[in-house]
Amino acid sequence: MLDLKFIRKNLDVVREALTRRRAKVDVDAFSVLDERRRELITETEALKAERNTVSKDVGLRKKAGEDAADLVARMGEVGERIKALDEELRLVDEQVNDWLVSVPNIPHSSVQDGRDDSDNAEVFRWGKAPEFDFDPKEHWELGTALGGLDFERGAKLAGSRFVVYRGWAARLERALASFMLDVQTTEHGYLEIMPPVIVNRETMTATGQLPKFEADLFKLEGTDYYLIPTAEVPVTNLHRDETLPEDDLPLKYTAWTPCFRSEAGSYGKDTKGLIRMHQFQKVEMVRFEKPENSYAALEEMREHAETILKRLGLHYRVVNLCTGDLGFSATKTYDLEVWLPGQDKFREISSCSNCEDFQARRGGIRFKRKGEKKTELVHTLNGSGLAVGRTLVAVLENYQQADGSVVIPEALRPYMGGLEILTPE
RNA sequence: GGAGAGGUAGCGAAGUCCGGCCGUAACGCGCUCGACUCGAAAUCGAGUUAUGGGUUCAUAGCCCAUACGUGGGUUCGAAUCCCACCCUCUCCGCCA
Repeated sequence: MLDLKFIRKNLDVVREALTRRRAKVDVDAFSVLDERRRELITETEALKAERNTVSKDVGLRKKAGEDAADLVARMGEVGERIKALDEELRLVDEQVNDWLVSVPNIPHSSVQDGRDDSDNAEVFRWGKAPEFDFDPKEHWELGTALGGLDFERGAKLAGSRFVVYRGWAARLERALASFMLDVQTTEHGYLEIMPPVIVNRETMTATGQLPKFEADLFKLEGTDYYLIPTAEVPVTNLHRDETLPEDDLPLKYTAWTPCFRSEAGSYGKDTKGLIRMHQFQKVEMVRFEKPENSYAALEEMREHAETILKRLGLHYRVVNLCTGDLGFSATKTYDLEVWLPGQDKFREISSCSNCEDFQARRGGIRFKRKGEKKTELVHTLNGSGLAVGRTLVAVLENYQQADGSVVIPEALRPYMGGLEILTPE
């Protein structure tokens, strides 16, 4: 959510930002509502001030044994008027709020204009694509042949876009998650969190999933509960409606959770394999930063995500998402795309975003500087470190051998009981 | 799920029966500043909620409004009376 006062004073900036994002929002409608809102506030507050003083007089007169019927009668009318105006204000407030929560964040100046992911800017590449003297297979072939991935039974148990991990695959998934968590907690100073993976409407609203993107979520029927699409949601909400002491910042959290996405509107995309599941696991990083530090923090967090890919020896590239591809809450996002030889392309494996104060404003996440009276909104950031299922995909495809076996990257071996290679029976 | 108790500032807690200078909210703790001290402790003094609107260059000051778990209701006036809901704690039941 953007700041009301900021929008009021910078209508052109907002209009331009929304155009860059290809977002269709009526800025003029806001001006009309905002003006009416302030008129109503001024009017009702004046009446309330009158009522407060006169009501005190009533009390004093009664105490003195005097008659106050005239004042009571007059305030009765004022009360009616206040009631009517309050009701109108409530409606206008609601409209202003509906408008505000549907407006995406303003892109950072370093984000380039563009329509969709084809306009994203490649920042750099790391490593080299492995070379094969045979035709590299896609991960579902490898994983199924090695007996680790069972898509048929996943479909039987739940439906399409669900999978069953068996044996080495289950262990490899767990190994990857442990490895990622260990790196982020012991080397990069993140505090590990295990949050609820079911949250309420308020929580989903603060991080920006609701009200606009309800269709992307799984909701538990007959309740106010939603399954989280990412740990960003519960972890960012950890400090909702809190004012943090300056010394607590920055706060750095990491969480390994299942994530649930309905994938509405992605029919026909990535129907095979692990790339696009209704349920998958992710290790997420979330940071609460002072405004002046948030962009440096974004670079640092991106590097923390990259560390995992480097240690696994996976070729990847970093892209700076263009305005049209940016998420709703983000001002700037780096995607890490890992090389998949089986698919012969780069695929997203991490997304690191700065949301500045957009989520903090929705969620009331503040901090107070030492010696200052006023509170300020923190900046929130989140990044995958990494998507675990997709990392397993990358390991399979990049470390495959001609005979269908897969070498376990060095960094994972301690987590796999020393296992060095996965071989077909 | 059943019974009971409770939700007031950063924390603890008074006020609720009997509505009215009790919300810049008693009292205690913590925190900040100052005094005392070589320094510290102790002691003494002062300060210490947030949001919205107006004014303003100002997110400085000042004025006003709102908020006593949340949402309604009664009333000239609600922390206080009435209704619904949420959460926490204790006991019981169930349970990994």
